[in-house]
Amino acid sequence: MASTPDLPTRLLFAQFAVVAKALANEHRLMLLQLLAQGERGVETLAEMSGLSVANTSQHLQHLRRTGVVTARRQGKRILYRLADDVVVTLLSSLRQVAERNVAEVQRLLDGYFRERDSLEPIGREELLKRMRRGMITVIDVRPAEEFSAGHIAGAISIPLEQLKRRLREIPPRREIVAYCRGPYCLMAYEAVSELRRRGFRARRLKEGYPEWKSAGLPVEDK
Amino acid sequence: MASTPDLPTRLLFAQFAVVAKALANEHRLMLLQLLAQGERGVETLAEMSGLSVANTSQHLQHLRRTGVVTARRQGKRILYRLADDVVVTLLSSLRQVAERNVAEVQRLLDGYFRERDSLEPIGREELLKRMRRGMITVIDVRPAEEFSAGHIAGAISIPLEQLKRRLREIPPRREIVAYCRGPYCLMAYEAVSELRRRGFRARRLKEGYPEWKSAGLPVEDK
DNA sequence: ACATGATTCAATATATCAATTGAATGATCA
DNA sequence: TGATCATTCAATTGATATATTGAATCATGT
Repeated sequence: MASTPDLPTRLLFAQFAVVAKALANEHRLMLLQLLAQGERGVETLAEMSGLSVANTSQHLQHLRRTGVVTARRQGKRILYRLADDVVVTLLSSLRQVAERNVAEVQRLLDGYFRERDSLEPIGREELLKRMRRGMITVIDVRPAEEFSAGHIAGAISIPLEQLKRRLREIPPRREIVAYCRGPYCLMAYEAVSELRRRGFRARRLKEGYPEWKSAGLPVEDK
Repeated sequence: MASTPDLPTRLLFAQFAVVAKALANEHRLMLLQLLAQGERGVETLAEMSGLSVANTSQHLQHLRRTGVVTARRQGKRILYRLADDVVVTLLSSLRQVAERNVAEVQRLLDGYFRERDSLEPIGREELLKRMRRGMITVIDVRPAEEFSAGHIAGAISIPLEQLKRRLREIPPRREIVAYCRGPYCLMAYEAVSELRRRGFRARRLKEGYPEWKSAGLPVEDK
């Protein structure tokens, strides 16, 4: 009885599908997560993602054509970035749906993550409140160049791979919060686990830098 | 220099991609938008979307396998629904990205929508405030069965196709707000345009019923 | 102007996805 | 129990997406 949808509605859905298709690939999602940290060149992204340069370039162009990322030229390299903060929201709700609904992800989370972090992670608002009271040491465990591209205001940079030899820089009695790229980035888990082994009181920030920035909370960037 | 991502991270992205792929199809997006109205059977969805029953069934199963929708049996039919309210958020941010970034969508919006509605649409909060003061008549212009599956609390049902012959039911001096399925559903545009031609003071609700419900605002449903 | 280095393009082979058809389930009602 | 109806399955065909390779651009610095 109901009629088939009219033309403009169909065109509109076709356009939404174009954007969804841009996200519908493991490697592009990974590139987007990397871009959520800040602007990056093609070769850097290729290295970080483990893809060939040509392949990375093609994925990035796909993302650009669909308006998910933008690019600008700087000297002889082309820097890509997310087109819009809404993209962070989009990725985040994608994650939530996967997390809440997909049995396979549940299994992965249970097996790989939960056992590493029995303590509850701390939320954004809670962390902000405690930082304002000076009660907490916040550690950014991402690689140094990601830190310098932008980080939570007041955080100190201790990349994961330097953590063991820089433990003495960390005040011993204060509570520590570690964060990295996002809720499924493993670096903060590793850091918390290591710090606890050494007797520190460490927790993980539930979200990562992209979510923090996207929520409008205080950052320091270039 | 940076290493290629470790295995669990890759598996996780692969799982996110599975969810994204479920959305990466024009017809599945349309089915999801229809399901955002409420539970529906396969045949109904096939009719509303203009797809064959078998094709609709396969798309729905795809969506179910990926955890985006769930199904339950009722008598001899199977009713599908969105698995989770987060799915509404996901669809909504997908829309926002498309709207803000894709040139083609801009063109469509400009050509088809803008000219139909020069007055600003009214937002959710604003509408709620005015409804509480009794200042406004809210009309649901979706088909009657969508209205009865769930609607904004206090709205009256006048399906678009009955609007012309039911004008006398509408209080003449009060401001009218019409809504339908969402920001890109055309029915509310048509209704507003028709009402204005007849001398009513009519505006469009910026969002549709799914967004209203998802925001936790008052509804009446079965 | 030319060599360099970063990025993109073009062409190919492989893999995955979508719509259609007709047959097979599985719950209901007579 | 058997007929009926809604839904799903299986197999096919045509279309689309992906990774790889090697060549082509295009701004820069000499």
